[in-house]
Amino acid sequence: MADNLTLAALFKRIALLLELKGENPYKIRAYRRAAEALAALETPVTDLWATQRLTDIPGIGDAIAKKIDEYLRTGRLTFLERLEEEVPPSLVEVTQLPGLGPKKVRRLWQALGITDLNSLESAAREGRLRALSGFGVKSEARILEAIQAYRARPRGFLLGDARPVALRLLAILRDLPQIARAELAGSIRRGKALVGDIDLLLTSPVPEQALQAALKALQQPETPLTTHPTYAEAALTLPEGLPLHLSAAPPNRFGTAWVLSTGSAAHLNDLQQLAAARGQDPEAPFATEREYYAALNLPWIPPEIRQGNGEIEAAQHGRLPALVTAEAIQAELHSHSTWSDGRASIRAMAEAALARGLRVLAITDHSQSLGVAHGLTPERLRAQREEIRQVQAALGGQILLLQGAEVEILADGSLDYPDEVLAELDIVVASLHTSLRQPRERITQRLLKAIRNPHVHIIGHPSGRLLPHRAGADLDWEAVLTAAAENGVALEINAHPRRLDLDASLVRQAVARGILLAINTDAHSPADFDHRIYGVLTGRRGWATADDIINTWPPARLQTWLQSRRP
DNA sequence: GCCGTTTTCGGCCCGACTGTTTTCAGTCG
Repeated sequence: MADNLTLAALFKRIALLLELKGENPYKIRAYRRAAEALAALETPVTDLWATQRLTDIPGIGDAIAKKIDEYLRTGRLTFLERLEEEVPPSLVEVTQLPGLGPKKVRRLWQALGITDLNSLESAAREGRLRALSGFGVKSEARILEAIQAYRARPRGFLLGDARPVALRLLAILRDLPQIARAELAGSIRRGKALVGDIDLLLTSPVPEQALQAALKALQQPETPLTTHPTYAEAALTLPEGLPLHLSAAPPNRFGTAWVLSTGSAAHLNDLQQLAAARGQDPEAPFATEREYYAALNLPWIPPEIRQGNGEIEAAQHGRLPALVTAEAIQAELHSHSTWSDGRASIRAMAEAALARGLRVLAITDHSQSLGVAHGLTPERLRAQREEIRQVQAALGGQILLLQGAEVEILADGSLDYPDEVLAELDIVVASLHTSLRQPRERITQRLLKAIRNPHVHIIGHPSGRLLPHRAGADLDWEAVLTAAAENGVALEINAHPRRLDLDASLVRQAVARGILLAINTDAHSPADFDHRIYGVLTGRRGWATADDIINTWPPARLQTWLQSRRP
C-alpha cells in the first residue's frame, strides 16, 4: 500500500502548489479529494492500475488517472516537476505558519518576493509587510513569533509514517539468508508519537555480513559500516527522507544489543546505575532481553515504559502493570460515515470493523454546527438511526452497532444537541474542534462544562493537538483530570497518528487517578481502523492496563456502563 | 479536475473568528 500513500502525498503537494499559484479552487479541491481517496483506498492502487480501473475510484478521473499511470510506470510526475519550477517549493514551509494560508503567502511572494522563512523574517523585522493590505503591525509581530515557534518545534516523523516503513524493511531483511533475526528497536519500538529515525537490530554470527546483505537489499551497498568490538552499525537516509540506523550483533549478545538499541537514554542510564551498584557490567552479553534484565534481578520491562520514570522501581517491587494489548480491544467507539465527513457507508464501516475482529462499533458522526464536516441535524440523526438499525439487522449478532455522535463543545461550553436529543443516543463523544486558542481559564471551563454534562461518555481528543507542531489547547490539566475522575467520564486516547491525544504522559496521570480511558481511531474510512495500534502503544506508554480501557470490556459490560451514565 | 434521476456544461460542503477593515478577505477546522 506504499504507493497509495506516496501518490496521496504527491497529489496533496500538487494541490498546495496550485493554491500558491492561484489556480482554480475547484481544481485544487479535486486534487485534494483524489489524495484523500488514495489514502483511504483499501486495495493497492497498483491492482486497479493493472486492470485499468483507476477511474473507478471516486474523485479520480482521466487526468489524475494519467498522472498515476505516469508515476507508476516511470517513478516521476512531470506535472509536479514543472509546478515546482513555477512556484518556489520553499513557500510550502511558509504556509505551515499559523495564520498564513496559501492566499497570503502568494501575496507575500508576488508583492515582496518572499520565497522562504528567512526572507519572510527579514521583511517582518524591517516592517515591510504592513505595506500590503491585509497585513499590519500586529501581523508582523505574530509572524515573527510564529517563525520562532516553528524553528523550535518538536522535530521528528510521525509514528504512523515511520512505523509502517520500518515494518516493511523488517519483512525484506527477514527474508535474507545472511540475517538470522531482525527486530524493531529505538523510539518506534517504544511507541513514541514522534520519532527521529528508524532503528533496526539484526543478528548474525558475522554481524558485518548481515549488515552488508541488508544494505545491498536496501539498494544502498555503498553505505560505510562502523565496526565496534561487539557489534557493527550503519546509518543512511531512505528515499522517503527517513534516517535509518542499522546495527548488528552476534546471537550470544542479541539481548544486550536489543536493550541498548531500544533505549530510552534515561532508562539505560538507570540500568547503568543499577549495574554499577551491583558491581556488574551493563554491557555484559546476553542472548535475550529477559536474561539481560534477570541478571539485574529484574523482570523483563516492556519497551513502551522504558522511559526512566519509575519503571525500574516498579519492576523491583513486582509492580509492573499488565499493559493493555492490541488484541484486547473489542470495541471502536468513535467513527464516522458518509452521513458526515466519513468516506464510507455505515455498512462498509461495520463490515470493515467486523473483518478486524471488533465486536462493537459506534457510529459517531459530527453534530450540526460543524458545517464543514456536514454535521447532522437532529432530524438527520434520527434518519441515521434507521439505517444503523437496518445494517444491524443485515449483519445479525456478529457485531453490535451503537448510534452515537461526536458532539461539538461550543464556544460557551454547551453541547451542540439539546439534552433530549443526546438522551436518544447510545453513546456521546464530546469534542473541541473550534476556538482552540481561547485563554486557559476560558477553554478549561468550557471543557469542564462538557465533562459535567451527564449525557457525555467520552471526551474526544481532549487537547486538540495536531502533530508534529500544532500544540493543543492551553488547558488546566489538573482541573480536567479532577473533573473527569469525579464525573466518571472517559478520556479518549485518539489513535490517529497526527493526534495521539491524550499524550502518554497525561495517560499516565489519568491512570494513576483511576480515570477511564477509551482508545478510539476516529476512523473516517475502513483503512483508518488500522491506526488502533498507535493508540494502544500510547496507552502502554501511559501504563494503562486493559481494565483502564473501556474498549477492552466485553460488550455487555460496556453497555451496562454506557446506560448507567444516563441521568 | 471531477461529476451527472441537474449527464458533456456548470456546478462543486459551511460558519466562526481574526485582524484589518469601514464592509471584508483569509484562515481554520
